[in-house]
Amino acid sequence: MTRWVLHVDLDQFVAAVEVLRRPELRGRPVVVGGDGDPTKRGVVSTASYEARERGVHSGLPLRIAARKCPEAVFLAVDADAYLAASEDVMATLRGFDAVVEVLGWDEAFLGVDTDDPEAVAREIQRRVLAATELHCTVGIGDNKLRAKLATGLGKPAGVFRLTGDTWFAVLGDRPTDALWGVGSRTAKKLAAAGVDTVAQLAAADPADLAARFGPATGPWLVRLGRGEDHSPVSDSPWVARSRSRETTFQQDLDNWDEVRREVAVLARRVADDVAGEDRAVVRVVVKVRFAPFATHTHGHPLAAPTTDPGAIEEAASTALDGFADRRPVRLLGVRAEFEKVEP
DNA sequence: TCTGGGGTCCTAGGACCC
DNA sequence: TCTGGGGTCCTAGGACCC
Repeated sequence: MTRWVLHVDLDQFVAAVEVLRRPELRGRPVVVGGDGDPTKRGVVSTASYEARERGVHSGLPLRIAARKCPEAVFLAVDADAYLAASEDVMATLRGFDAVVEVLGWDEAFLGVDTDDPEAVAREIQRRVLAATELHCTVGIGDNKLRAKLATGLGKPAGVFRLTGDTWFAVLGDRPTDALWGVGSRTAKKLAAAGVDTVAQLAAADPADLAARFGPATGPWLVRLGRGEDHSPVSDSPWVARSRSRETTFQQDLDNWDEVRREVAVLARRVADDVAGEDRAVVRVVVKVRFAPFATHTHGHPLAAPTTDPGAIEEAASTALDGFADRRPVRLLGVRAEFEKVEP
């Protein structure tokens, strides 16, 4: 038997959950994002395939989505509903003889010992569909990176296998941002260094990229280009490093007294979130996004680790004092960082 | 035409210490 | 006029992901 990694990814998960409880939406372009009002500030969380055909995709501002696809049905994000559906999916996956690592609402890695990973993949699709009426794609790989990328090649509702033997044939000529971990910024910087494709990245000199991207990131990028990944599939419970709350205001705040009040509101929400944890907060960070989208942060350490709401609010207020600028504000955020736990 | 919310990890620079 | 070499910790910013 061979150890395989299977990456399970639900197809258009959020939109699919909405269609399940409103069957009349099936076949129509559905866009989920913000509070469902496309005239407000917000972006698309998920678009159904019908909406994607009209150029609507995750991250697109809602106002632009409405212009591209005025006939779409716009729905508010209902996190509780997606979490409930997600838990049904993950419970189904845990019914397999596998190590299950949950990645988010709609994704998981399974470490499976089998000689027929395609058969396991199809059985996963069958059981998830039977339990939740949701379709998923399964990527099969000899590590997590390859399994994850295989999923994108199997969409929708398919099964795709990607291993070291097929890596370059399948991905070698693709642009570097096809890789999991390379975004537009890094792709552009790589292009400036003469690296445009996955195959070129694989052949790049790790020391050269270390000089350009840093001592850890440079060599990691080369490994990424080769499809190398030794990280284990792990089912150990998630330990959060921080908890945060942030708000984008419909109208920019230009009164600093109001800014200070809103930071206090966010700090109390974070304190509420943290109250249930058995770990103390050591630092509070305030984020300010000014009107032309320039984002800055300032932090303040707590005198002693605590979950006391008063101390968290006071630290947030002190952190806010680090901002000298009084330009109009479009977003405020407060983040609480936990003390580190030794592994 | 603007660009959410909740996270993680890495980097560079300065402070500080021996 | 010249002013070491590490190491560690802290901070703000950048990039990425779902």
